[in-house]
Amino acid sequence: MGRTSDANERLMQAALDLLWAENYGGVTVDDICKRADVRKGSFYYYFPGKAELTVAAIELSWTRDWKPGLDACFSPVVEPLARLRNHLAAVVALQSAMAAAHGKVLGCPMASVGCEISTSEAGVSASIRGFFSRKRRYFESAIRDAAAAGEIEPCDPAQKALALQGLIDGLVTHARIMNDIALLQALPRLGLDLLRPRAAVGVAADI
Amino acid sequence: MGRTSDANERLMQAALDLLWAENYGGVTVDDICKRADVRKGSFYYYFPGKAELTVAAIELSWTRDWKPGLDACFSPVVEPLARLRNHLAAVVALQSAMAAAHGKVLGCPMASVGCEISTSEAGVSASIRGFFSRKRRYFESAIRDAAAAGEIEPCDPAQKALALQGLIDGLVTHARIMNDIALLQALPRLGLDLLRPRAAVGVAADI
DNA sequence: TCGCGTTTAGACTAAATGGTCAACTATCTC
DNA sequence: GAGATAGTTGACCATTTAGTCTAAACGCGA
Repeated sequence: MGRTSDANERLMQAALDLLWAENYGGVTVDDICKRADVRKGSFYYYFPGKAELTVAAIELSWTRDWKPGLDACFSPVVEPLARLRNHLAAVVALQSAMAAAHGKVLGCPMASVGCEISTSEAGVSASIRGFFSRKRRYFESAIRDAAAAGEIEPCDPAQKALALQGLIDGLVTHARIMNDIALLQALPRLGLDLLRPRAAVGVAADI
Repeated sequence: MGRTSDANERLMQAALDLLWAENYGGVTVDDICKRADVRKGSFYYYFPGKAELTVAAIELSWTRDWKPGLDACFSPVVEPLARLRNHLAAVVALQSAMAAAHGKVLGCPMASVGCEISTSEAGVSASIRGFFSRKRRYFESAIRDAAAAGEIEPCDPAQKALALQGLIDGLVTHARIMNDIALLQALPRLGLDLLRPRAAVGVAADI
């Protein structure tokens, strides 16, 4: 039944790449087409418009890029605080690598784009909201486990997860704004510190 | 000599208003002109372009809106931790008021716009970087004073100020992304908690 | 190898947008 | 009141952009 193509995937990947480096409004359909080496007719064959492509690209990024890594990092096999420590280290490592590759700090495209279009593009916004809700569950679960194991002081896991997510995305966003990767240097310590680990379990050893 | 006008101020205010509610890329010169009730010719009489207007508007906002409030809030007359507590409360109050007025959480335009254009508009970016650098000094100073007064545990004030700014802007940005003002409810407590206040000085009383 | 559904090419349109310009107007100073 | 000066206007141009459409090309299954 007819010919096959991966043009739609190339388009999604191109959109993701450009959204990392630029911003939603600044990326045009032509830009995406050019990067994906796809002509405009094909673009509109696959997607009704930029917003729908973006939603599809976000979902792809979640299932292909984010979820597997998070599942591995937050495996219940790992000690609760170590899960968070590993994740924080991974965030810093990824940002450092992207900064090295692009010559500037890129931050998190979900946060950047989400912040940019939250008051306009409803569809994209909903998709990004889903992304953050899902991601926060990993934090919440690990924090609950850590509290149960006595690794941190008792707390409201949902609130702590929110605070941790705010701290992480906040610092990452600031690093992008200030274009200074050094701002992330202290992220692992600050993140764990926020959880008030007991004794010398987590933090002191890092210094 | 010649006629007088406040069109340039109207333009700056219009830009600020629109940047709160929308985003940099989504606001056109025509939008700004329409809101300011100024014709395009006048726009280009005062400013070379949108970027320069934005820089001017940011500086205006700093000196007119932000600095006086911060100076008052962070007056050395006030106890160190109380300065921060008051500021956190003010942030939540402002966001709540704006959300009530606009029907959606708007977040911080400096953070939103800064994040959006950090990789493209160099001039605007530099202005926003200056904004955040100046604002962070208030935090740093208050934290240093708090540590000296024994109100919080000893720490590196610069690092703590960075973490606090990340937490605040991170949560505010998340509230915008999720369009949920309730996310800010816990901000004052989380912010103070981050500073590890001694005894029941600051936090416990708030619960 | 042939037919048919799938995919692609790229020219085209309409609208939006940034930016220019010369003529015009108001107001201040003398 | 007469310039001179500061500010305003709206038409106009060039470019970019989203989106459409038709004909052609491709490649899978039979």
